[in-house]
Amino acid sequence: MKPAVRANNRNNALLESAAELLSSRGYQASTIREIAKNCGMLPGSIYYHYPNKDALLVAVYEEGVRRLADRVETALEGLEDPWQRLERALATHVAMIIEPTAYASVIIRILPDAAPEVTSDLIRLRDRYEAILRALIEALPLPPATDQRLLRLLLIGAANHVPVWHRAGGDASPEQIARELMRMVRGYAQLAK
Amino acid sequence: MKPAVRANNRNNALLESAAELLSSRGYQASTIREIAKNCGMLPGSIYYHYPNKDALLVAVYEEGVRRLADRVETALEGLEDPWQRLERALATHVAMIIEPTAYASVIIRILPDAAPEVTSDLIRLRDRYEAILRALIEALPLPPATDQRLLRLLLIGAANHVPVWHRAGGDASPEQIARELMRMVRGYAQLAK
DNA sequence: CCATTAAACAAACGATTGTTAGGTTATGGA
DNA sequence: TCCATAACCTAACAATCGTTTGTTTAATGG
Repeated sequence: MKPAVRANNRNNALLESAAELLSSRGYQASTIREIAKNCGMLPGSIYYHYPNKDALLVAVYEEGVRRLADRVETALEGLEDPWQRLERALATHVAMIIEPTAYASVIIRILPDAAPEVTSDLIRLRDRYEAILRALIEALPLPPATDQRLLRLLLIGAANHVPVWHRAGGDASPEQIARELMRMVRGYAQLAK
Repeated sequence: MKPAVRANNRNNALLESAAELLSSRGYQASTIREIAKNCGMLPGSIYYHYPNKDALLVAVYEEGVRRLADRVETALEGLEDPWQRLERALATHVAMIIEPTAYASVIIRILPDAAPEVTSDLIRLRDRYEAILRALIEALPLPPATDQRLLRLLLIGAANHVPVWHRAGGDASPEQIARELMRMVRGYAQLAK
């Protein structure tokens, strides 16, 4: 047997470093050199782990979706009421994307068209996560006439915009924000009757 | 008297070219060379009109805010009902930011921290426009307990996210989107009592 | 019609970009 | 203990970036 992965492999530190810079500066502004320096590597070393910068972005995206989905689904365990489930999911979602160094922020901040070569991969990953939110909304007892797609997209837009205005410290908590979002949804449901 | 501005001045074409590229590709991905080529100039010529790339971005931002504010205020003329006024404003806002080559898209797409040297200028310009929306929300007969700031920010988030998912053609119209947004606001108001 | 100069062109500058090729180290199975 | 190789370093490459400098064109007030 040959050693597949060694103990001192720093691929994880590399991913973390990339996520940190990508989430705070975007794709183009995050240089390979800075990502390397940020985790104590040299620029060339990155290319042992990933064939190019695009692939590194995809890897971060992938890990981000995995963590987002994991934490949301864990947070939903034991909850039955569809309203409570959506609220809890939104609170978890918001909590993750306002952490400055989070993988999740990368998915929110970096649009798929930032790296044209892998746009379709990024869209696919994004959709995989949004499917969770779609299922949560579908589970709500909404009037049949409701445009669920529009509701979902507006909700995601409102939630994903939080990192732009949210100030760490005295600002509204993820739970508060989720509650206000749910007020909108409930009100929406009432009026759509 | 000396000639201040000549008839064949192409500063306007330059701004238009910059707005087009900035709105569709972002700040870093829009190069001086492409902006120049897009309006039939040479790269160096841009520096006669603006001292650097940052200043060009600020100029586009400025023009974008001016056009957004103008069209929204024109659309509101004659409308008295605060609910109708907000809905009309949102419809106009959405209509402008889904035009692919619009100045308005630049303000939505390019975050102020994209150009660190002029971040405060961009924030100032953005705030100048958002003050209009704030006034429209303040004019609503909402329950006193309403967190107007949060409502405004969630609303802006939902609206500004539209260009990300909106497909030209068969998708929802700006008027439809504005109506759905207003449903949320009205529902929100009811439940906040 | 002339002199001024706004507005552009032409051509390069140094810096930075993503990337690569070849050499070095040290880990872990045998 | 040994050695294949995972994991990284070193040093450079060509391409592209924003920007500058000097020159040319043509519009305009007098």
